[in-house]
Amino acid sequence: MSTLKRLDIDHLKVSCKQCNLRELCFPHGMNDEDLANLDAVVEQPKPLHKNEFLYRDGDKSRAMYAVRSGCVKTMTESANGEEQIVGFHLAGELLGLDGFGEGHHTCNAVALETSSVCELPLDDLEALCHKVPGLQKQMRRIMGKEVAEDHKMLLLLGKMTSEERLASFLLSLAARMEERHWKETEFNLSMPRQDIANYLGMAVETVSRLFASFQSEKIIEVDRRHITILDMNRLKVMVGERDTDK
Amino acid sequence: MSTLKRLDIDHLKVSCKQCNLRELCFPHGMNDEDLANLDAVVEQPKPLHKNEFLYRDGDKSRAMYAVRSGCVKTMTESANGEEQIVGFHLAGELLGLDGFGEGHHTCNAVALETSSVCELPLDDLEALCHKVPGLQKQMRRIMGKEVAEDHKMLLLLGKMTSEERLASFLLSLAARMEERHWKETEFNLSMPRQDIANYLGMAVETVSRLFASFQSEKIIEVDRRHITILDMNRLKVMVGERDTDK
DNA sequence: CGCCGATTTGACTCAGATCAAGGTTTGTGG
DNA sequence: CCACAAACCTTGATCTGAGTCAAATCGGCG
Repeated sequence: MSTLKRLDIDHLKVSCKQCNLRELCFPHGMNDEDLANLDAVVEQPKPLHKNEFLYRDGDKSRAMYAVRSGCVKTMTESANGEEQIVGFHLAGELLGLDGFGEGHHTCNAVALETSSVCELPLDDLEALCHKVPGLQKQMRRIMGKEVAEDHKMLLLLGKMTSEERLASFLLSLAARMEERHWKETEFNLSMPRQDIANYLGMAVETVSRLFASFQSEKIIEVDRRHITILDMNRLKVMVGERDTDK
Repeated sequence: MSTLKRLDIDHLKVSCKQCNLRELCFPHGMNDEDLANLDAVVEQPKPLHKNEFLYRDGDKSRAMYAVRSGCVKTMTESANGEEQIVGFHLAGELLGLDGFGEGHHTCNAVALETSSVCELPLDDLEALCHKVPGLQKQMRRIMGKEVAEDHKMLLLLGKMTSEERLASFLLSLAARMEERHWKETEFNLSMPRQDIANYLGMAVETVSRLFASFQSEKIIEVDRRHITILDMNRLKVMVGERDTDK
């Protein structure tokens, strides 16, 4: 492989400035100058294949990551070997914040399908925080959002019935599709039923039965991993976001 | 009230430098100069009475808080009015990070008993981050720790049995007592059974029955809110931190 | 003392787990 | 292109941990 060829490959890097996930992702609200600074430190490792690890529990925490395409799940492992999925990260979403505490990751990150990520090395990020005013605030914003989301999940696992949990999951996906300007009522699940069940703290069979039940109630249409939401309002009623009438 | 008198009251403020929670709390690892800088921005509002709110869901997020004495619980509220306690914060522990995301708090913080807190206004904190190198990293460390802890709670709520949850709760308290150089095997619970149950995602009756069962198994001794751990090892076995033998 | 909220205890019930079996889709190698 | 295996998903039957309901007891406190 010639030097020239390699340079070409390097230049395949997509800059944040051009990225259409820009406003959803880390660069949210940055001006052109800040973006240029950010672009200088963002690395783009080669894509992850399905089931490949981005990082493992215990690995030194070297960077924060943004999903560019695909979907990555993060999961913690208990002392007795059980796993709990703590998040599904879609394009434009960040992960790796868990490692900021002790300097090493406290969960595993695995690609659910072929996925590409951007990498923001922590050292560069810190230097950048000194250079770009407001970036520090951005970091706080991002982590605060993560904390607030985790609290929502605690509520889901602690207080909701299985039906409410699945409705809540579908609504969350729909909202995220919407953010990405994709159809909010029609999308594909990147994860198997088993992972949905694990994430929501229930058995696979329960997920399967609930999908069947939602379908027979004409709330959604399910075809393997393809979901069509027919009655968003009913889902919202289930989680208490709407009164029972209209 | 004379000016002199007021000055005296102002001077009742405990400086971080002198605080015996220093190493557990926000100032962990700071040198004297940094501590002086920190002391200049820390405010100490008057103590909270039992059941008084430190902040409410929706309040503008003005500060981060550290518990100086007592115990503060934080809880999220669901759309249909159910509450989930997401944390109990002991002396030296921080709260309020949830508000960093959207600029307003996403949960309620309520004192479980008469408690005093230190307040670190966000604006001052941000300014300080520019002045004190390393403080920024400290912020990241703190938030990362919070994220990692929340993930542990997701695992607890998603995968553990009631018995494992309660054992895990007791071990967490014991470890935190130890950190504070208090007896790790003997302590008072600052929260009623109802709050323990809510936090652990179970019914009060189940908490009560498990305490009774742990007691009859000679694992702990319970007298109202006073807990004595008799067999730490058995608790660790329950959560998988030890093999069943010794 | 008598009331009130917190806690405990017992009896019963049920949401959802587990067990079991069969169906469908995807990937692989020949 | 087909055969076969391995995942993945669904459905039915049964079981059970923990919730719910009801009632008694305890502890503080005015």
